[in-house]
Amino acid sequence: MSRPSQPKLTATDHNGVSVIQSQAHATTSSSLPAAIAGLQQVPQLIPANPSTGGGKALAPSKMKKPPADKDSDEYRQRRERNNLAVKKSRMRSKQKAMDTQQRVNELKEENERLEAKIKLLSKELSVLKDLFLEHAHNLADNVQPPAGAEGSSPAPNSTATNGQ
Amino acid sequence: MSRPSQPKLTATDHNGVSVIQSQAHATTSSSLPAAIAGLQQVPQLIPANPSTGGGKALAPSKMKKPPADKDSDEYRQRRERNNLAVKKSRMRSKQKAMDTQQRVNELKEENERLEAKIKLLSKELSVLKDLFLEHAHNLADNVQPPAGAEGSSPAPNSTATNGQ
DNA sequence: CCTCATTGCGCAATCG
DNA sequence: GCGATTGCGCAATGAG
Repeated sequence: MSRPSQPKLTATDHNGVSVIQSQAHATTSSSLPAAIAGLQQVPQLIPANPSTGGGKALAPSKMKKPPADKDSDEYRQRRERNNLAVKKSRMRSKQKAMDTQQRVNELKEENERLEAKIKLLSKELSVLKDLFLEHAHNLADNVQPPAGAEGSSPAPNSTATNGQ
Repeated sequence: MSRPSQPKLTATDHNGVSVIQSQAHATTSSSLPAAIAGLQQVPQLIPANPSTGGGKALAPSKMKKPPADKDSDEYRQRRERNNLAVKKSRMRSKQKAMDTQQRVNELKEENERLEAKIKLLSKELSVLKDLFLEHAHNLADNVQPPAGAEGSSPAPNSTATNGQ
């Protein structure tokens, strides 16, 4: 008995009176064992009565539910409460959906921010590396610089220095 | 003028009453043997249809709709079609919600990835900068070193840092 | 005017 | 037993 939720027999019994429409469409599949014979639903047939008359022995309380009298005051009260709960639940659900959507937007923004930062850092890194290389070359070229040159003309060698 | 719908009433609004209609469509069974009483009491109030204000003129089509006979075959057909559409719409809605949720997860992952990368790059940068500083200090200290060594500043530093 | 899509709502069955 | 969820159908409304 896992969870056979919603018995696919559309006994739509909403609104005021009961609407019994046996409709279980499914677009392209609807094979139900037509062995349902004594399918009774609305007709209230409360088997013996437990405590109200004198009998005794409370059965395992496994009996069919009385078709909830729609006139009952109890019923209306329960219905109203449920309607309220449903409303609340749906409101929450929608709110959650919106929040999630907003979260997506926020994350997307953050994402862009991060990517920009990465780009910046990468560029900085690249520049520093180039500087490094350049310097190394200078050292190599001027291992023995001819004394008498403060200008120390830099090596005209500085092409292609970008890598990523 | 956004969405003036629903009459806003805590009572059973539409569908004041419903009739038992054993729609022997073509699906399940449930041949209600129940003695279907003539529970038919649909408030039929078809206004004359004098709308335009005068006494004649063509129909500005502003009159109340006939309470859609639930018995009508046309009606049932329309209802079924709508039910199908509703189902479809809701399915899509749910799917969309799930997709959005997943998008959030993906974005979160991506963000983590990006942040990690930023961390790495920052570290690399920091190392390089330190190297530079160190070198600068060496230079400063040996502004005038007794020329006689080409390795003025060894700095065998080899903090390998590679970027993926 | 019609068809399909959306949306708010109530009902009932379950779940926790 | 009770509120929260969920699937479903209905009707009003929106959009094409």
